[in-house]
Amino acid sequence: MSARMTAIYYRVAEDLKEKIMTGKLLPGEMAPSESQLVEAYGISRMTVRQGIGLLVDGGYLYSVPGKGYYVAAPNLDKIIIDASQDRFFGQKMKVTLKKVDVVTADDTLAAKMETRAGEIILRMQLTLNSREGPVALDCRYLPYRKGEPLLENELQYADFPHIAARHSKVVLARSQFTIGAVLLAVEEAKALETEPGTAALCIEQLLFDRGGKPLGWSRMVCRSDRYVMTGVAYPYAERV
Amino acid sequence: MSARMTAIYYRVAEDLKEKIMTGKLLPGEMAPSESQLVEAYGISRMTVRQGIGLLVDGGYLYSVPGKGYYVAAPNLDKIIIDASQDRFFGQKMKVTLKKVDVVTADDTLAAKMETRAGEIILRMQLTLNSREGPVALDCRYLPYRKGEPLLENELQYADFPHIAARHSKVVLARSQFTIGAVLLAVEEAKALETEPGTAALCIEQLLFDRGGKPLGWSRMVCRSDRYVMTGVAYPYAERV
DNA sequence: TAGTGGTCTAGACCACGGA
DNA sequence: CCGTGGTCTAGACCACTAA
Repeated sequence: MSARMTAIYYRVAEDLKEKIMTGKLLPGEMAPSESQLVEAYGISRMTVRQGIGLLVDGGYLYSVPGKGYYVAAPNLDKIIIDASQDRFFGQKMKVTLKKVDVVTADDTLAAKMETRAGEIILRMQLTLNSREGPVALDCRYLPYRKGEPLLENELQYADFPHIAARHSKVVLARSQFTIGAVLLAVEEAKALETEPGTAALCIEQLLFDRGGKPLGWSRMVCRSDRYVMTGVAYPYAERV
Repeated sequence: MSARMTAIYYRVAEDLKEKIMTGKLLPGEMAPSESQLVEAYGISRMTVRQGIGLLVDGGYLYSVPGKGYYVAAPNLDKIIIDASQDRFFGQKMKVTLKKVDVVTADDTLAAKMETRAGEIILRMQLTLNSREGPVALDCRYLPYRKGEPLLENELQYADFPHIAARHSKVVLARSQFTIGAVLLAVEEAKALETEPGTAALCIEQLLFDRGGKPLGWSRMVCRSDRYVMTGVAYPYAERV
């Protein structure tokens, strides 16, 4: 956070973190109390608290009012996948807009968008390419709004959440992903220059506004020989 | 974080968050300065800073020293997948330990574990079942340590990171996931009670210690008709 | 009762940015 | 120059926990 790492509170946090990371303080054990640290460093309590706050936020410590601070057990339960559009889940990819049209929603599409079957939906079809060739087909759906032409430029270069947010003139609140495996259909395989029946990743993304209403849906199929998703899990939020 | 939501700093944060969420403060705009909030609420600067700190940590605001606080643009780039073992990526699953044995590492396994081919590796094979039947096969590998019998009880109920950490007597630092799509092999399909050539999710997990050394590797194949991974992306870390 | 963390105050000095 | 946020102080009162 701070550019200068020379702050005293920062030093307090580093020292405590070091004790935790080297096993001098084990999960479940009590960390030094605030007053002990005030004493040890010869600084004021608020400064000590600022340092401890970094470790609490980072998941290293948790506090029990009336008792003290305890060392938290590391946990690797949350996988984080970097889905920045320009890097396409960690890899550089060239995005090409193939087609924009409108379709009438069938039952499944209507269910996803929480609208009625027969509703008019805007559809965008994109291809993602790496140097080796086509990697994925992405099909994105937005509610159709007449009199609001979308700029193809934007469609091609902005990521889906941004397009959907601008299209609906709202702020996005949440995005939900579903990741599965499918066999490529004939047309999909053709577009991806491979054989039908090849295994592919299928990544669906549903966008919601603050009211929990769906703003857009996308379905992407990826040649699994050219692309795998990667994610990491860290026990701590690195802040110190 | 705090049990009582009646703290003044908490109120400051809530009020600012409300302004951001309702569009009264737009991304890129400058938030009220600390001194303005001191004035407006009639409280001291440190209390104001505590409130603002919640929003900064939550990703609502960022500070530019010498200038002020700005409203951050919401970003949905980080997908979070809850991989708690007992819920198996969000779904309840019965885990059965099928076999524990030792194998000699072939080239690919040796590469994953960063050891030499021919090295002895401990292998655990598990099956995951839902009410509908078998869902996934999980094969886990740990470096073999003689004289350290693993308790089958633990193997069955503890999650892989915990087993690996205890086995190697270290603290885990990181876990890396690779998610792809594969076609089920004959034996896999048989164990999963389906046909060879069915599409399946393949989730690999590599565990590292603090020195970046691999501590364990697992490969799981999941019937995609019975299981899909789900993840969410939130623009903000909810703290207020 | 003594110790803990949670909240809050009213100051202070600093580095940085912009007019 | 003044306003901004970043750091730090030396107190205070509170609710809670444990002995």
